[in-house]
Order: sequence, then C-alpha cells, then structure tokens
Amino acid sequence: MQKSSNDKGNAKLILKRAGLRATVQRVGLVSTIMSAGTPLSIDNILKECRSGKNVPDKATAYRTMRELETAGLVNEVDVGHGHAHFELARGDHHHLVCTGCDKIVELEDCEVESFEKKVLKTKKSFRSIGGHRLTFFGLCKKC
Amino acid sequence: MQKSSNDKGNAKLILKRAGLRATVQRVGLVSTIMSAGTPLSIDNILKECRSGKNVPDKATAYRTMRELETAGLVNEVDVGHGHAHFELARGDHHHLVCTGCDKIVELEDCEVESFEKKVLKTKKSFRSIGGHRLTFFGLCKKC
DNA sequence: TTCAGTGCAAAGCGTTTGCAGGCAG
DNA sequence: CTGCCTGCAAACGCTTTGCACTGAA
Repeated sequence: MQKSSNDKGNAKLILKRAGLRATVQRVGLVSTIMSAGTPLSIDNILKECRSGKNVPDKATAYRTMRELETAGLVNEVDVGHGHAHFELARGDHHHLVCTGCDKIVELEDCEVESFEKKVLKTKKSFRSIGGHRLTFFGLCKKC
Repeated sequence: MQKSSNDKGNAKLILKRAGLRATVQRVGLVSTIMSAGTPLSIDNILKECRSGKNVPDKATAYRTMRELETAGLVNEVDVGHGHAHFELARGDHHHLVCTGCDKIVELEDCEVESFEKKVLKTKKSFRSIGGHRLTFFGLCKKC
C-alpha cells in the first residue's frame, strides 16, 4: 500500500497519456489507486493521500475519478455499500465482499461467458450483451 | 400489469401473514409489486398506485418496502441506475438490463453455483459465501 | 501569461427520520 | 379506544455543480 516514487512517475505518465495535467493532487489520487490492490472509496483514497502534500478536496477527487473513468483508466465499482469504490481499469473480473467488515477481494478468471451466451440466445428481445457485473457476498475468517 | 381484485386479496393475506396491518396504501403497494413482472422503482410503484385511491406518500412507500424486505417478502434490486428497485422475493435469479431504455428482464436458472464453489475453495481468507448478485447489461431490440 | 484545475460552499438527489394527526383492529 | 400507520417536512449522506482564485505549461 506504500506509494513509491516509481508509482508517482507512472501516475504522471498515465495522466499525460490521458491528456490531463499532472497536478500534485491528481498524481496523488492516481498513484493511490495504482498501489491499492482493492477498490477504494473516495474517503479511503483521500485518507491515503493525506500522507502526502496538497491533499485534494473531495470535489476534486470525484471530478478526477469521473475524468479517469471517461478516459478508461479507472472503473467505478458498486458493492452495495451506499457509496462508490474505484479501481484501476483491468480485464473482466469480479469481487468478493465480506458482509462483516466490508473487505473487498478481487476475483480473476471470469466464468460467466458461457452463461452470457446462453442468456443472449434465450432473450429474443435483446440485440446484444455488452457486459456484466458479478459480486459474491460472504464472511471472511476474521468476521 | 393490471391489478385484479384477486391481487388485492393476495396482498392482504401477504401483509397479514407478515404481521403488518393491511391498510389501503400497503395493499396498493404490495399488489403493484405482485402484478409487475420486473423490478420497479419507487416512482414507478407510486405511478401505478395512482390508478387507485389513497396513493401512499413516498416516505410510506420506502418504509413499507423496508418492512417487506425485513419480512423476506420483497428484495431490493440495484442495477446501477442510482436508485433502488423492488421485486417480489423469489429464488436465486438475475437481471438483464438495457443500457438504452433501462428495461429490466428477469433471468431464471442461475448458473453461478459452480463458480461460487470454486471461489470459496480458492479464497482461503473467506469462511463462507452467502450469496451473489449478477447483472447483465446490453441493448434491447428497440434501442 | 493563460486557462485547465482547484477549493469552497451550495445545491441535487434518493432515502430516512421525527412528529402530530388519522384510521384499522 | 388504542397505538400502528400515515403524510408532511426536515434531515441525511453521497455526489455534483457554480464560481472565483491558483498554479502548471
């Protein structure tokens, strides 16, 4: 979870590539998301940023997330906590959420494709299926 | 989508069984949900109720949904529209949502169980998995 | 120097809650 | 008649927006 100067360099590159100015606030936000292995809430992101300088305002954090999302660099994740989480965009994957402590674990290797094909074949009123969202809820061993 | 007097009778029974008073407002809310084949937003539910008498207040609608949810009669559904939908509780099933017109279609025959077992076997930090939520997004033929 | 980006404060939206009055049992 | 239920309005939490100032290029 510790941010290296390498993360900050990468963050700058990522921002530049997206056509966004690499301000101190944005570099902090992006490197935080990059070094997290799990989707973070806005409050968590800001808490992480407080270890650095020029902590962004909450409005700035939201604005930046939307911009990164539009640029395809970040995905919003909703696990039913009443607020959004954000993670670095990556391939099709899902989440496992502890209903006790709200911990979120990433799941690789999506296994929904065959189901998706069957759904499209069955539901004649639909032209196409562009994506899906799958979340598992359970209890982690600490809860 | 038309509510029969039969629906209203069933609604009264359902409410009584849940230990709730069968007021005009609640009967309207429950029979609306019963006759819908798809999850409805609070606004849609109230719109449907307006064809009858004693249209419930929005606060009443929310309160009643929470009570029915606690009683296990209704499920909240979140398809990422920024507001809740409610449907009659039934077995494990999923939803297909049109990103054009927001239509929601029900999917029977859940095919996630084997994936779920594999996840539990892989993620050693979790004790149990109690449920999952799967939503497909696509375009219907009208969009 | 210039204007994209920022912080602050206010507004927006869905949802919840407090309270006094009303109706089902 | 009793107290559960209701409508109204205010509060709430997350998110967005308007605006004047600021700092990156």
